[in-house]
Amino acid sequence: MNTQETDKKIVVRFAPSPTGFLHVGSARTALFNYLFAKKMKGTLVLRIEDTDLERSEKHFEENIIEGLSWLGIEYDSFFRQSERKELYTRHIHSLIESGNAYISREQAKSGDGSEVEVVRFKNPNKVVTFTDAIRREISFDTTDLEDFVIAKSITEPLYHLAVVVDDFEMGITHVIRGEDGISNTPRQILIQEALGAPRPIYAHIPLILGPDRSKLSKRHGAEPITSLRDDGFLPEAVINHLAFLGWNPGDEREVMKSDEIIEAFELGGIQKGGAIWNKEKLLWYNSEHIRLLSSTSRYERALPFIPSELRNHKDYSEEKMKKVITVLSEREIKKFSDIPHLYSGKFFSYFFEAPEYSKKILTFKEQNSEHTVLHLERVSELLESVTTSRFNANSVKEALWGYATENGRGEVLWPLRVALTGKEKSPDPFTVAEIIGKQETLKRISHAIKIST
RNA sequence: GGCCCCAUCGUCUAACGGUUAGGACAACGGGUUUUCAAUCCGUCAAUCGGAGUUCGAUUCUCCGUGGGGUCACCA
Repeated sequence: MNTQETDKKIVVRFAPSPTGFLHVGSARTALFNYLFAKKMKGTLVLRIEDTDLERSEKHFEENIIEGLSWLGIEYDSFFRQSERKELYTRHIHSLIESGNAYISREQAKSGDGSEVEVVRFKNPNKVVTFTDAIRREISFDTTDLEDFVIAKSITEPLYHLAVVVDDFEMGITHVIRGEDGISNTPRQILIQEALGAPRPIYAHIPLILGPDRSKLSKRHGAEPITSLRDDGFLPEAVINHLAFLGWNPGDEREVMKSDEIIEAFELGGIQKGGAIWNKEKLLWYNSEHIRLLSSTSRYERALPFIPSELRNHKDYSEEKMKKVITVLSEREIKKFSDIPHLYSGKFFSYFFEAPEYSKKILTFKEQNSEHTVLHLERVSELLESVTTSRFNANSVKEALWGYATENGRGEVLWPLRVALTGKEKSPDPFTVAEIIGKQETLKRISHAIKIST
């Protein structure tokens, strides 16, 4: 941007109405405000727009706050419009006094034939032109807006009035909101001018669309952001994906952490067209971010998803589970909710208890069972020589590699792997051996020998 | 329908007048591997259409077309 703006303190706001959950669309609006505030070292205001008490619900407000907190979107101040009624009333009065608004007695819209007094804005009927930071100049002829209603009564402000008053009072410098706010802008500018309020810089970000390019539905993406949390997604992955829906750092980076995104963020870099919500790519971001974690924090983050049945298993330990999660996250896990599913499907139960399998799958390809027994016996001997204290994947591999190479890796390693896991598809036997330990490894091998002879 | 916004592979996007139109996700194929996964390599795949401006348009202008938003005493 330019130098004029850099010495002015940036103030932005995220202003949801508590009439719905925080979903991916509103979360992204919040995110862009947050990124911009952080980047510019400004402040972010959270403003709950609950002037319509009928439609506002407390649990939606709670969900919004909860969602933001989970995502790590911190704000510097918090307001509720329902608690600022007197302020709006004061401005409604002054607009009436200045001749910019008037009380109008008319038929109630409810259609019950009753009469009400609403406050209408005296429309100057002119062309309003404003510059959008993401688009170019946008102009509207406000004549077709007529004298729109700004308050249901002197004490009951409506959206446009409340927004303009608050943006003014809070010193909002940039209004970053969804594209659906574009057509609201001329009305708000008209009110601003009547109030003598400065005009903020507008940035209307494109909407997130459903798979058919229509508005987001409950079916696709409109579910609360907290359900992504409950589904085992990492907030940093959600942030990464949301930011990249309509924005990119201008280089080849794709997987980025919050602070890197902030560092690279620019309003002007935001795309103009709407983007389709793509959970497939979120899954990819998520698995990438899981891999970025240390084994300890990966375990800590996964903890809520580990079934209590597993946690109470006699062979469960934190140390062991850390390794299991690391192995799984390098393989089939894309989100933590996969863990309970894989567990109940017995995909990795062999880490905790001896597997059951038919002796048929123990032999490699066309080999006969005598060879299998021979190899398992030799493998067992070789493993005996590895001390318990250094019984890890590397030394196990070292101990067996020469023998396996001489006698055919498949012929030696396949039966070992099946003896340990009972599965035709699994991680390599060295890793499994380390996780279950020397004693259990030898026990499983001798069991395999027993059922093969 | 009026007004407004938008338009590059299926999807997210890069290229701010000159590139064999690049990358990522997905899909597919191959290498590696005891299996599966991972990983590596590769393949498929796009500038909505038509006029202009220009030596030269993805890029600038106009007109179509398509999609979206908005038209409340909701926000």
